[in-house]
Amino acid sequence: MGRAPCCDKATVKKGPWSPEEDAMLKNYIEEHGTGGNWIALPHKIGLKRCGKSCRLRWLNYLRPNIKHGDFTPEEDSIICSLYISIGSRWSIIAAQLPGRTDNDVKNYWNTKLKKRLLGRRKDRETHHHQSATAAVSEMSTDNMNDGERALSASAMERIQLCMQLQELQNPLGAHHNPLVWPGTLSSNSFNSNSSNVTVAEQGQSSSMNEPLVDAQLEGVAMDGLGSPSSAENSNMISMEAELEELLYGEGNRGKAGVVDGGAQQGDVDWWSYDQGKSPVGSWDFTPEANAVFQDYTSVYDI
DNA sequence: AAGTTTATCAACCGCGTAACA
DNA sequence: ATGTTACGCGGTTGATAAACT
Repeated sequence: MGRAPCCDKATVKKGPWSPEEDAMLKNYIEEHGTGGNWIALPHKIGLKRCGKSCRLRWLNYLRPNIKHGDFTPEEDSIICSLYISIGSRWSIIAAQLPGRTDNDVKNYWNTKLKKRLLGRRKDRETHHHQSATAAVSEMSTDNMNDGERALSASAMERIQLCMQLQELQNPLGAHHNPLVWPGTLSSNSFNSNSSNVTVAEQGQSSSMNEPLVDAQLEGVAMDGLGSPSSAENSNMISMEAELEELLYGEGNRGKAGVVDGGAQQGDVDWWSYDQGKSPVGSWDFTPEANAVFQDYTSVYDI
């Protein structure tokens, strides 16, 4: 027994929207609003569409101030840092990018950003730290039961990206040190506070960043484990540069740095500490992060 | 020029959950 | 407290375009 369908599949039209349908939906919503009931909406308008389809079309395409294509380097950076920090919470990530939809961000990550990051990682891998990654891939297939194999791709990607960044930070040490999951060591070199993103406070937010979203981000903010040392802060700056390099390649450092108004990327501070509040220097140990960490420890038997 | 592969993105599907009766 | 309904989300699919052979 599956769940009851939300609409009558036989009478509902599927596939691409025609300009006429777009116009009908747009005009109606602009005039009357959604009425708080997407299921009833298509009937009111006379559209042979599922309510969910109408909602999606409105949110992803017809809604005012939607931006399509051409993600900026700043947006790339925000997506990467948030993805590494909170995973595939696309709606939360998109909320930090005015005019972007979760679908857009998700597609962009899956088709471009992920490849750019992981692709460059491949290029840069050298045998002196291949053992670590080889161990990961070996463990990820051979000694896993189905449940373990089901370790989310998201978690795996985050692990890979963490490793990549750690290796960049400390290419020689990576081989000798056990894989350092953020938060497992107090003197962790990867003390990203990226989930404590303060984009909204940095003037990059918009009306899209409703309190709910801020609250959600608050929810994934880490508990503080003390102030970062100046060395840690310089690590943050270095990390920021490394990610930039991953995204844009060597020789293109700083491409992401200039934002509107001439501010520098550092001002956005997306990798860094929230300077307006008491700084914290830990990885996010939220339930989500803990879940990923537990996946990680169960698979890799730390 | 034709066929094949790869990349992109809009749209769909189903699940979890909040809201409500 | 329980059941039902609708919403919102993330994963996936499918159509189309672009690139390649």
